[in-house]
Amino acid sequence: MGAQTSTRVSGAAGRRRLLDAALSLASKSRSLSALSLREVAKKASLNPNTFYRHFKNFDALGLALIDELASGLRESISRSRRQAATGRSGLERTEAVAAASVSHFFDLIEKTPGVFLFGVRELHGSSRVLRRAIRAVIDGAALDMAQDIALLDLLPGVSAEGIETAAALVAERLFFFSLEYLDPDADRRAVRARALTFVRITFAGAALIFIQSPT
Amino acid sequence: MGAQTSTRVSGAAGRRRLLDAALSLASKSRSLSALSLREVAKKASLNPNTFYRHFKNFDALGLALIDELASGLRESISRSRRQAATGRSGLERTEAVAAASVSHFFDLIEKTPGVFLFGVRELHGSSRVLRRAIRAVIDGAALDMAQDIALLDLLPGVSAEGIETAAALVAERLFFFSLEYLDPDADRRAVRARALTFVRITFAGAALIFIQSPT
DNA sequence: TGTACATCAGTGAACGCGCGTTCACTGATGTAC
DNA sequence: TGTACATCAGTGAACGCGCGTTCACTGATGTAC
Repeated sequence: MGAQTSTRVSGAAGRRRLLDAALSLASKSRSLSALSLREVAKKASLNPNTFYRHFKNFDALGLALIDELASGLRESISRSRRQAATGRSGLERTEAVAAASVSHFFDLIEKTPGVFLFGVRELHGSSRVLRRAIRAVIDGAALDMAQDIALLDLLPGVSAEGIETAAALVAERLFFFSLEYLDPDADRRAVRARALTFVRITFAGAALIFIQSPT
Repeated sequence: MGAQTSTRVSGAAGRRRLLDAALSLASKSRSLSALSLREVAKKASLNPNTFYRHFKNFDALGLALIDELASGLRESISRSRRQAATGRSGLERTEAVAAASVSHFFDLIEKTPGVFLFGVRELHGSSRVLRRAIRAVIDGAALDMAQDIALLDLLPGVSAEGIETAAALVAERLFFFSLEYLDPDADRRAVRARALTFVRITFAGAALIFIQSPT
């Protein structure tokens, strides 16, 4: 037969299917760069050729995935922080916000595991473009966190530099925890506990080292 | 002509050349799994076929590289810690050891950058075997560090759990710093400074959170 | 409301290429006697 | 010290395969008039 089996059921469904296929394959233990275009197209039940209708190349697909990672991440965590802060004060408030942030973060990971696996792998992956894009997402999350810490006065007396340093450390490291968390053999409760301990250590240490003497 | 150009100049030089070729290719922006056997053999100026004389498969080569990473890492850092400790006491000693450890670690990275790039990439790479092997190297380094901290009494009054937690956080995170450090655009002095700040924060935080009341 | 046309998302066939792996072979080195 | 033989580290040719990419084509949808 010829090429008469064209379908196009609904608008740009093929693009969505390619993204999902790539995410699904990449999160099952391989990185994006280890996938082939044909493999992704096959998983999406599309002609290899159709890939080019939606993406210029493989990196373009990766960037689209990172956009999804970013949009899921940023606003939602900030919201959970502000919720945890209301009605509490002092050290109890700081502890509550830390616990809520960490908990919410792991909830997000459980909701869309693929995108996190993909993100961590590509952060150290072979495409410079993707690495920079993911780095930007993490830096953005750190900035959000630093702003919230300042706004909610979670680290009273700590300099702006201290807050930024602590936020950057926490944002990046939490991101890495997602791989551990999603390991099939992982004890998820234990990973959550370790992550929270890490956050508490980092905040306590930053408070100790970057404390400003009150004027 | 036939196959009469056999050389074998010195014992097992081909194996060494394959390891060096793989490391060189893998550290230039790609992970090991993105390399092909033929590519590595070509770089080593060997017949693709000869690869099988030295390694069962690609993972076997990766494991050999990880062995080198491990042997370079462990003993040498511990030695530098003990040196920095002698003749000092109290907080000054802790600070000196931290500074010496971090400095020595980055010196190691400068000496054999390839093996670190390779290590960090494969830690989140696609081969489960290699991931576990690198994880073991890091855990070993953390154990060494925890033992030294206890032995040299660098975190007085802190529980064993606190020491282990801090050491694990530092070992893993320092390892990640190597990618940042080796980035062509990196300000290496700044990365060293940030790493040291991170270590100080972590130790200070662990001391604060895991302090034991003296009996 | 019709109609002509552009665009879009899909198709199958074909290309040349590099891949991992196997084969049979070779000559230098090491070893037993 | 010789000699026979095993082992080791190498060779080139060949295999079948999946790859990215290009080509010409198709039919459904959207749009201008």
